[in-house]
Amino acid sequence: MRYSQYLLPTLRETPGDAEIISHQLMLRAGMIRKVAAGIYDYLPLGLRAIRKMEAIIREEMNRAGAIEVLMPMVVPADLWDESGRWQQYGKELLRIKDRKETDFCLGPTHEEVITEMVRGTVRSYRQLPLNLYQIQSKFRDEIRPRFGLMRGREFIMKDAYSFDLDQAGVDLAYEKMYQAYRRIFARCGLNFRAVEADTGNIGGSSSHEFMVLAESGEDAIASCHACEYAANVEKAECRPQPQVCCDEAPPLEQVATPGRKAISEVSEFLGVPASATAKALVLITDSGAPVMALLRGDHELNPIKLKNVLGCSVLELATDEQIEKLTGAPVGYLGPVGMKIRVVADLAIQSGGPWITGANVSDAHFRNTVHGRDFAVERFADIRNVGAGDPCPRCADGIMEMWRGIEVGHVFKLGTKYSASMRATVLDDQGQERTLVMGCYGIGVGRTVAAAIEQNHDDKGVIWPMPLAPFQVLITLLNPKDEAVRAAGERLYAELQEKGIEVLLDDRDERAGSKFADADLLGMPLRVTIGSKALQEAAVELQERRSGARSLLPLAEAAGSIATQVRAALAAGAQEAVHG
RNA sequence: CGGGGCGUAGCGCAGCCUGGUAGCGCACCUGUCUUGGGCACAGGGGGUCGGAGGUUCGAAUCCUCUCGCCCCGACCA
Repeated sequence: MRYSQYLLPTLRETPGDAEIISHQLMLRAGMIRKVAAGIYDYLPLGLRAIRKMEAIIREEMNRAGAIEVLMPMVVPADLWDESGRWQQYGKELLRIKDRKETDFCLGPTHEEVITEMVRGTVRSYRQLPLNLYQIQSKFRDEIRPRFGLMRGREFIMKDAYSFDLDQAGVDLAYEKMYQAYRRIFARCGLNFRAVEADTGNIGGSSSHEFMVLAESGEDAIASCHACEYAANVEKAECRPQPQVCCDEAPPLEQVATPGRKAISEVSEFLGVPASATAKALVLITDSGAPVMALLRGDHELNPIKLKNVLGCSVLELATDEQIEKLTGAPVGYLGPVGMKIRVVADLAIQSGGPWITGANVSDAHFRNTVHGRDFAVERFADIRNVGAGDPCPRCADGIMEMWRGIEVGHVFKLGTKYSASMRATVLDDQGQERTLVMGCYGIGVGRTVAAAIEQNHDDKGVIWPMPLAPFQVLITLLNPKDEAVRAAGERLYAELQEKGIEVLLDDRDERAGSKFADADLLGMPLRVTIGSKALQEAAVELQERRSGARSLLPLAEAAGSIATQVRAALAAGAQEAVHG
């Protein structure tokens, strides 16, 4: 491609509303343009990167035995009624009507459609197993789209759905997808972790998320430094500690703590560490029932764990008014002693103590609070977030490390949630009707490209990993009006294309400085600079974007040498995928 | 949906408080010049100041209402 004839509007200045680096660089490098909140144009360069990503996904999905299909983006409400999600899904589902006033939605995910497809086409166990995937634009009317392609409302997703006769079948399908995902992200040159995840509202049993490690990541993940254990903090377990309390604790004692409400104030005032205190939070479940969660002062509540313990789907912090009405105690001095509402306490409360707790009256706390003796707990459970330095729940001496991650992929065992409600069945070898067991597997295509930029850039611009680079090579003609320069550039351009290398030829009549700045910004892995000086020696200059390393190549050998380097870089990614 | 902020040329912004000719930088067009890290000079095009009402002789500026967008909190690829 000739730059002078391409549509590649680079921006010198950073658009004001772009927060994270990948968003800024994608705008500046002319890859995307915002059309509305969370809705983007993919300009030619951005589309090329997206297509690279899609090609890798297709190869690996096909290798794993999945089959590509394409489902409609506009989905009739009837299907969503069948699964019950027309009611459940909430405002994220963009609902529309056609001219006959029939309800439709823009598909945010396609379990219903694929289940309908399969139940209408698959009758026998002999047609199984089946894994169908598509790469398609989805629409979710997110409350708060942000970060460019990282969290758009319209976004390109690869979604796959597996169908099996039984649990063993879906276990195998899941394992295949898990391995395919490892290969996909490894081939992209990404530093990622596969972590155990909460299954959330979609339901189902096992679930792993594929997280690209990045400071800007919206998810917190925990991993063991010693063993393989890694999980989203939403899910990461805390190892129960041995009981260390409290045979000899002195009796409960009320102490004055005037105006000290926050844990930090109380612990400072009483001269004890926050870990010697217990904090009480009041929450309201979806049925309107109040519950007190009791945690060590320096620990954080994990609302998802608590939801799972309580078996509810909504859990909200009570307002100050609600708290005082429900407990009769002032906010800031809450404690479990004599509490009327049910108390669920974290395991750390069970193993430790005695505790400093609120006295349920203004300006006072209790010392030496011991569970069982001074207060009752309905249930002890793991309801807190793991923290850095906590012991690993799986191995003997591991300790947990914390990371930020961008969720680029998610694999799920769905079970029969959709196949049962939508009656997707086949006959087994006994002639018995069996409900299909499903799995679903998603990859955010645009998000993965954005994540790759988060992980591969410097202060000048993008540094593309070879497998995702929109062009593998950029040739910069320093002075395109110089006949010798132009001739050499055209020759190399033609030779490289002949060898199947993707080349962008910067033939613009611009100053060298502008072209170099754009070259850094665009970030193609290999850059060839052709200027009159080196040409006098019949040489061109090759520069590697990532390292900045430069070398002179004889013009006659340049194409061969560059093509070899491109192939080596691509092969290295694939190699990584096999062993990674 | 709550809280905060912003809408002025393609992009980044000033002007608004204290009403009176709509401005700056970059980008764009023409010419001369220049060409190894965003060159110089000269000339030029482009804005119903998000929209609608109102106040006023006069509104980008003051008031009301709207729409859009961004940032901080609960969902997800």
